[in-house]
Amino acid sequence: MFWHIDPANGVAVYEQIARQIKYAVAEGTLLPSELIPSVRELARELAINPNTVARAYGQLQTDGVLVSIRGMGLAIAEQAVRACRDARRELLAERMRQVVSEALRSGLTASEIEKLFQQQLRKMERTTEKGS
Amino acid sequence: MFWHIDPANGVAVYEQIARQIKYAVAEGTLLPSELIPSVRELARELAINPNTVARAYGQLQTDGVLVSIRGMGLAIAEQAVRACRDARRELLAERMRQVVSEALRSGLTASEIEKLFQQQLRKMERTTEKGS
Amino acid sequence: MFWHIDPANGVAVYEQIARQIKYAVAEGTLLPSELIPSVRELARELAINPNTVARAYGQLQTDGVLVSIRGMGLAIAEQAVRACRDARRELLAERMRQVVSEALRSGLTASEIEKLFQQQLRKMERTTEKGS
Amino acid sequence: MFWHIDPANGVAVYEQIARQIKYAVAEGTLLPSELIPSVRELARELAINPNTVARAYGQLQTDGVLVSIRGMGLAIAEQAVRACRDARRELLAERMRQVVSEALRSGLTASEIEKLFQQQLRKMERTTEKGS
DNA sequence: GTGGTCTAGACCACC
DNA sequence: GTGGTCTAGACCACG
Repeated sequence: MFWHIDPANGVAVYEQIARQIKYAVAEGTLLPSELIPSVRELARELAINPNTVARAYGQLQTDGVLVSIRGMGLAIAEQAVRACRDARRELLAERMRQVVSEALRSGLTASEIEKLFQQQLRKMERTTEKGS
Repeated sequence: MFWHIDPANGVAVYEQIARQIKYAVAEGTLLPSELIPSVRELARELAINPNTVARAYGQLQTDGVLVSIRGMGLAIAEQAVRACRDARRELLAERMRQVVSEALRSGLTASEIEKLFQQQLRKMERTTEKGS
Repeated sequence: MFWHIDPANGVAVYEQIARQIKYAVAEGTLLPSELIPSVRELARELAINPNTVARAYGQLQTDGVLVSIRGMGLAIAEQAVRACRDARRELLAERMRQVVSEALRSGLTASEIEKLFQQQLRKMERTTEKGS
Repeated sequence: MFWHIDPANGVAVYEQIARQIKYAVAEGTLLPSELIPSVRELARELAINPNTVARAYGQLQTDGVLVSIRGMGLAIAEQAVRACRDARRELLAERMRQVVSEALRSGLTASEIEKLFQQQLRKMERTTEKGS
């Protein structure tokens, strides 16, 4: 596992874990019926409390992404890929709509908004290229 | 005042107040040197705790949007329009960067992101045209 | 609040709390937009850990039964009644189907199952009459 | 052996094994003094841990369903049929009481509960007729 | 070894 | 005062 957690990110740690697993499932990095790292193992690796990992895993179970196999661990659910892919796209669209809504309410025109967005996109592209 | 506060919105109430005042200044709905409602008056009108209004006004003072006029109350600062316009733009840019960051981390390409954003922009444009 | 929690019940304490609140909403004992007891208050009253109450409340939030109002507490969601009523009925039906399935697989006939169920129903009716 | 084990079922694997053997005895599929598969054999066949099978067999011995025959293995006890039939009935009755208890606590009347149960019974009857 | 639950106590932002 | 999050450590059933 190669994940990066930022505890001072604003987003809750357990939420960061859950999101990254969902993304990994959507991308195919994690495959259905595959066992994920145990609560204790991932907690050790990320140097955080096992309870926090357990909370992330718990949320993923209620979301239907993980299934518990008694005494064995947690595995990616069979129907998780579809759900994660749809959820990812819908989640992003929703957040974009929020931003657009706020921009429109603040008096910007559509073309101004689009231009501003493209600027940020170019900027982020460059930084992540360097970063990775 | 014709604002709408949603206490179950996730965004802090005092933050909602501050933003709406900033937007109003940026748009010209509120003009420089104009007096805004007193803490007690606005609190009564919005049916919220006066502390919360005071906190919003306090933040706006440190942001240079409001100035205190002794014995009169709080007024829009002279240089507030410029500041609000810039702040608005920077705030939106920041939120766009967050969305872009999340989209990139989830494995979408820049062109996919741009396309998705434009879809949402078109959608919002239509709904607000109808709405207004 | 007049609830009864049995820590040695097999069912998790947080689950017992969540269920009882759902039932109370379904019955109309708790009404929409009404504030429920705070985490700390209910924990004190039931003599359990606040975290356990918080967990129950958290689950109810993801189920859409409760909404958080910042700094004020948690309130029954507007659309909770409908959801709880449907959920209650569906949950019971599901558990009945499980029992019926097990009974059929074990070789009993439909009429034997029905007779057995009615016996238990009569028995429980009497004990709860005494109990209450 | 033609059993089906679901490790992600909620019910413990050893419990699933024990129940299925009890049902088989109650139905007459397994006859008294008949030898059952060895721990290792059944574990291999079901692709599960031998410890789990051993645990199921151990429980069945304390329940008096199985008896150990030195050098031969485990066999169905002579008096097992009677016991299994009673146990099956009592187990079902217990689960029915749980469902009834929950239904009563949720505010339904006895006649509503009975009606709901009969609906589910009819439904399950039809599906199992088709299924088998 | 695995996850699931509970307790205890801490810090934070918000009202 | 409120909920939300995190840490630390315990016990349980299960494989």
